[in-house]
Amino acid sequence: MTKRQDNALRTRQKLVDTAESLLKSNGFNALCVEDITKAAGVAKGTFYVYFKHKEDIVSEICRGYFKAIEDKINEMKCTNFIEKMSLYLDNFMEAVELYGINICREWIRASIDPKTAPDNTDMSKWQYDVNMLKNILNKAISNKELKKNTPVELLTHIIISELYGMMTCWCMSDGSFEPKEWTCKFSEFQLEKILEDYLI
Amino acid sequence: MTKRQDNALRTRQKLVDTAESLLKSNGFNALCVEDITKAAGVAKGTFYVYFKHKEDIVSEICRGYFKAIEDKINEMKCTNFIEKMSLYLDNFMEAVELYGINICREWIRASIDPKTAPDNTDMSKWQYDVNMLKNILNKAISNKELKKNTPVELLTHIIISELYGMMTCWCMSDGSFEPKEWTCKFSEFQLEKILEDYLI
Amino acid sequence: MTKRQDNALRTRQKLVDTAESLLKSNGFNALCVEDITKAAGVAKGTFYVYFKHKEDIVSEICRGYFKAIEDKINEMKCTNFIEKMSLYLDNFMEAVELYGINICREWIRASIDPKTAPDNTDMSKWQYDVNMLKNILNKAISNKELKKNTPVELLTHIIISELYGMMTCWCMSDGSFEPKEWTCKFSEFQLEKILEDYLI
Amino acid sequence: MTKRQDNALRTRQKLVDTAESLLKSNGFNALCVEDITKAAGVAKGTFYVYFKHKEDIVSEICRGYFKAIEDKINEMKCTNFIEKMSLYLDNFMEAVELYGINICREWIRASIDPKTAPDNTDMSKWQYDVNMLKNILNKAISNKELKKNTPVELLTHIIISELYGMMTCWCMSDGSFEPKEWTCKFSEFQLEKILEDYLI
DNA sequence: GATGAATGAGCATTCATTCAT
DNA sequence: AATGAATGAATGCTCATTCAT
Repeated sequence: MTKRQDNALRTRQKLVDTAESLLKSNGFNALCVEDITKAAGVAKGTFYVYFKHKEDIVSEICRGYFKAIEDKINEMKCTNFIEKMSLYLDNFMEAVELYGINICREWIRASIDPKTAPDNTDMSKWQYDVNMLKNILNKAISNKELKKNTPVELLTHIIISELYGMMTCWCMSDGSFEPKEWTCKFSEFQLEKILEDYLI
Repeated sequence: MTKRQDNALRTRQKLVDTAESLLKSNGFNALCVEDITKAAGVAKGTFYVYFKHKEDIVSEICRGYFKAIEDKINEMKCTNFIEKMSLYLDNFMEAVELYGINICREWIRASIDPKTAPDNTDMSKWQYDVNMLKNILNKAISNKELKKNTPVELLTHIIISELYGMMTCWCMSDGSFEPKEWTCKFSEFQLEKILEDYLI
Repeated sequence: MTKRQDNALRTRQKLVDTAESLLKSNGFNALCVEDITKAAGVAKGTFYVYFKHKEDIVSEICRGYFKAIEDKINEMKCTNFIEKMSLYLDNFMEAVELYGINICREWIRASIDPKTAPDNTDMSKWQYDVNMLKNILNKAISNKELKKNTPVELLTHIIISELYGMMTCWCMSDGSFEPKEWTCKFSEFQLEKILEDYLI
Repeated sequence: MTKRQDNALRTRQKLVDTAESLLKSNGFNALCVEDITKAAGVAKGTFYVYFKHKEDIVSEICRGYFKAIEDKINEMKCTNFIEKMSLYLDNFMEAVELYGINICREWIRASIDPKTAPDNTDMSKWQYDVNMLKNILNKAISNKELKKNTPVELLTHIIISELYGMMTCWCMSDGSFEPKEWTCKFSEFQLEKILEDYLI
């Protein structure tokens, strides 16, 4: 990597970090290109050297957010299937809370906005999570942890909806609803019941 | 009621209906006062005779949306508690689907937007739903349908999150996710398991 | 006067009083027909029964303001010419201060606005004051209080400008400049010097 | 200065000049951003590149107006104190007349408007003029041109009020009142009388 | 790669005034 | 005389995006 490329990369990262910081502190209503570049100490035009649209940097930030969740989950080491699922849920929500309510709000807002959707050439986060969970369940079937007749689709949708619902409730509740706390309790008290018929 | 008052009421309703229709078809990104009044066949200023802010008409539309859900639920006649809860969930989501994905999106967007929240002097929809479900559960305890040690808070949050999660997933999935269908399946296959320990 | 006419007159006066009160307390930037009628407890349309334009009620209020000044001045009983002029100035400014800075501002604003000027079919307040002072000086010449060669025009303009200047300075100074105090001092220390050459 | 900066400066100046020209010809009631930019041949948004608020360009124009007056006064070369004061007044009013009645009106309007006042973080024009005149008088005392017991405050307020009063009368008189002419006459016939007791 | 001047579509809101009842 | 629903012109300001340098 040349020094020039290196500098460019650093400028780009500075923009992402600055935008993320602004998003965390001020929320999505107050995010504008001018503020990002000013705070990053570069010119307005520089933003468009790295991002075609303003939404792109938001996507990137949210991708970091997904990534953090994924990393958390990939770190998991466990044997028991229930324990694994439980860790999945808890870690997922821990990562969500870590990023803060403003980024979670922005993520939901962008995800439900039909205008921004077409830009996401990648699979949507929702689709991605659905697939990931399906894989986990299917693998568990292969591993003889779950019965063959396990309703994978149904369980996937129920669990993903529970997770996304916790996030939505958090964002709507002005922060008073504790998503991590309730997700943990869900894992602890309900997950086994939901899965018990299908466990081997 | 005089004829004038009657006319005024009709003008107002025309605005609400027009706005709702525009919201249903075009989504919230394309909703502007100009379009509403033009489509309603009145002058722009007339809008502000009836609504102080643009958001106010959206609130009103969403209130209609809540109301439709509530009405559905109040219509319910049933004996068995599981059946009652099941109907609650199914009716809730049926009403949601009836209104369409765009209004659901607008409702979520407005609900998670911290800027619009302060205007809602009334309890938030989320809080309202939480309370309603708590009451249903508490009444069931009084009626000896549920045990005294039923974890009301936990069950409330799990069920409400599941509902809100279904809506969020719908809005994110570009319509491919069928909220009613999955809610019904949740009622059918999982609700009993979640509640079984507490049923008398 | 019939009871109906009497009621009408009272409604009209209520509007004037309310508008004056709003003008005094909030200043001219915040004066709108809606507020006036609401505060007066009548319908918006009622305003236009009595006033063709919004400016008309302002004119009426300012006329009251002039009237108060004029009344003050007409009350004056004195012998000596210097004393008379002195009282004229002091009473003028006392009446101005009594009405408050907001009405003084509105009066200046309306008087210098070329848009509102054409409506004043009557002579302008400025012209009126100039004429009144000219009359006082001319009468003093007739009464042998002032010499025949007194430069009436010049003295009139200097004195009126001093008065109007005091008002303008008051309105510009955010209230810190005391117009009555300085007018009194002007009367006391300078008026005699200005007139001394022409006194008999 | 690079060519780009130079161009920018020229664009900015074009806006100021255009706005001033519109103000001079049409008066302040007809000044809107749209007209300014259209007449200047730039886009509406360009206005906001250089001025945060519409009032800002008006302030700038008025500042030019002050500056012209100040420059005039600073040019003065004279020996005698009376002559100096006389020149001050005459030059002041000459500069005022040069700018035209519409700008004088706008300046008074903006100066008495309590809404625009807070934005002026600088001292107000009135305060500035008061201080300038006080300095002139105090210097004259130091220079033994005026007696030590000269009532500086009083003389300052009387003279400034006379000047501002002349302007106000001009703006009210629909142009028939000649401020320069009367100011000259005031200088010629009255200034000496007002000051005579304090001259050395 | 970086700049920052220029763009211009987009939009909510205000409010004096009218007029049918 | 009184009402109040309806009007619609008027306007400041935002901000993502472009492009010549």
